[in-house]
Amino acid sequence: MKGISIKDIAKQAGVSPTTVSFVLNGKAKEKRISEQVSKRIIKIAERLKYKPNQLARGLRTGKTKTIGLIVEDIANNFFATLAKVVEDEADKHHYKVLYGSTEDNTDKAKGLLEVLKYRQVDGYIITPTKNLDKEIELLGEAGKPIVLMDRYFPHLESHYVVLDNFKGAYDATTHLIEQGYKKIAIVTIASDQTQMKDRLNGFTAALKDHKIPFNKSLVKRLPFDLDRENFIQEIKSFLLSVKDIDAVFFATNYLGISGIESIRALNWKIGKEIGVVGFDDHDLFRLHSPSITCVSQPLQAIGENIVDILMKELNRPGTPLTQIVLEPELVVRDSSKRG
Amino acid sequence: MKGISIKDIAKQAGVSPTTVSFVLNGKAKEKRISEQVSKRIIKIAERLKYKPNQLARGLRTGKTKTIGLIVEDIANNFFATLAKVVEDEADKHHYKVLYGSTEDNTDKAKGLLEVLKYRQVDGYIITPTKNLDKEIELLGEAGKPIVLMDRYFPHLESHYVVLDNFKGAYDATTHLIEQGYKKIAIVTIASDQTQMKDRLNGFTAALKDHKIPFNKSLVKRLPFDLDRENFIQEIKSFLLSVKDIDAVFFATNYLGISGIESIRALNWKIGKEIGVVGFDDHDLFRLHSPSITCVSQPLQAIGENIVDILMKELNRPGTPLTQIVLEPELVVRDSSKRG
DNA sequence: AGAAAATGCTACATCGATTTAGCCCGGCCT
DNA sequence: AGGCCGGGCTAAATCGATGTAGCATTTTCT
Repeated sequence: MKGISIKDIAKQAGVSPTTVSFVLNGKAKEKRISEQVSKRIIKIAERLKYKPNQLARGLRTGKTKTIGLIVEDIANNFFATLAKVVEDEADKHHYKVLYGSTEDNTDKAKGLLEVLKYRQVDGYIITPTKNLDKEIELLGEAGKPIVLMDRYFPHLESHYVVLDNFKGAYDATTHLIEQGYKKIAIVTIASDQTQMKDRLNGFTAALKDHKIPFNKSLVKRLPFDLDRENFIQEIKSFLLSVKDIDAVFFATNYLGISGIESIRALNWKIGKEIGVVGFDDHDLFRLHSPSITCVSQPLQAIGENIVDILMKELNRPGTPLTQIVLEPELVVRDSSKRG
Repeated sequence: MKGISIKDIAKQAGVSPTTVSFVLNGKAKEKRISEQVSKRIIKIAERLKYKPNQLARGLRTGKTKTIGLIVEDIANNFFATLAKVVEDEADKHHYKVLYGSTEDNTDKAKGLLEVLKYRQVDGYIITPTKNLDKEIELLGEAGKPIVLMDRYFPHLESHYVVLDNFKGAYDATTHLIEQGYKKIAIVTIASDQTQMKDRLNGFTAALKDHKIPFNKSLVKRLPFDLDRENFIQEIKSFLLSVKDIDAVFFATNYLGISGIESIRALNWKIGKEIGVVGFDDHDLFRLHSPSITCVSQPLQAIGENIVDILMKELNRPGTPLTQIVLEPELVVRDSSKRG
């Protein structure tokens, strides 16, 4: 029932707990413990399969070897896949991950931060919600390593790893234009956060650069917290409301999925009658008929960079600000081909 | 930087830490602390936004209010969605979740159990791998609450929440038979674990009950750890190897996805030329053309039951064995219609 | 030889919360 | 007056690991 403690080893080895601690923490040399005693202790520790109690250690050292991962929704393919990469990378450094989903709700996010804080996680990976900047700043000032992901606060000096969302949207839109689509709409989430703003800006910039007239009836901004039925309903009526629409860019993966359902409900031919580009790759996009063109994020690289930065910061706090913007890849498929 | 401790409150209130602890743990009455002092302490605690240090508390009480969630692969839609339900349900009881993916690898699973153990999680939700029974039994004997999910060990007395996999496969197969398919194959994972055995048994039982000849060339068992390319390759050659095959049942969601890709690579018409049923619902199955019939698991109910059992066990250990087998739902779509 | 330095190890305080055992004071009883 | 009781609170031990300060003992140096 009870685990093996450092005392048990000390007793068996006939030395003090201090000595055991020194040896097991590799400070034998430094603390001038004899080879003999060292070896004896190590042998006993192995025999008893000693594992330090992380709570006790954490209490004493203030390090829990745990990182907090705050995502928008762990059930979303994008975040789940990232969570896997984070888990794997963190594991390499012997860190475990406590996760939580915000549902893009600031209060939930604040609650998560609070819980993670009094659970003494060593570092944070945060997909911030609106208005979370104050809390994050405070946390940073308290000396906690933090890496933001997916989005960031422009006015806040913090590490982050994000996609070049502007480029993603710009490339997607340009691609649609080059494929001959004339009246291109965007369906996005009503949010002032960077990732959404950049995607919208990329979209409008592409139109502008190609001298395509723009007006705001081409933009549909939906609240995050609709359920699928409502997304579909809203998207359907939006698509119907734009005269001569012939292409649409969905700015998130779940919008893309609902978007496809909507278009199919309208019985429009994807590709021919309406070009479609989604965001984030997904099995569905790859295997849909027609397959769906999308802006794909380099998930593995994102996760690796995040953990890498966090580990650097954990090991020597105060490393220079690292703000990584990764390149999206436009995966061209059939949904953006007229032919 | 440092948090507020019980001592800070004690100092401000002019009482001992003991008193503060009693009050904040609701033992004021029991420990005969006066109303006056109680109120003062509570007020100060609120003002200082006191949050108990979970490490210290955990060290003393042995309770960390953390549960370990071991899944096969957190990036897999099924497990990710379940992780979300578990997160939400656990949160209601003020528990946090540490997760880990086994990749269906026993050594990884053992490693996870070990890590979670010396991190002193209070309870475990485990998707076991092969040969993990010994470890689980030991853990159980050590008095740790455990709920198995998705699969279990028949010879091991443990709580579990699983699907009626036999029925799922039986219904799926029967459905294919009733739709007029004659030569039905199954693609499954080479595994002796209950969930896979039951699915295979359900499949063969359905054939038998409907007097459909069976031989083992209809069964393809693939190793879990192939990558997608290899799954597709293997499935393609299997499908080609079965003479007159006209339907196939894929026993897991990822097999279904790879299966669809395989069939499309062969250019067979799903539904008409080859009936298809998958396991676990997925956006892809819903929106594929043709849409894919599948055996759907009640994810919300599974997650709720798991956490419910775990909480009961945490609150009063030794509750009677709870073994829940939930009903699957056959979601009939176009991939199993000849017409 | 005697002092200084090096060697090898340990006592004890500490992290923050919990919990057991029990102190002190006032009132009541006989 | 002495004993008992109960109300109101606290000292101190505890959980397990860490790390500082320091105690013996031996070796080295002059």
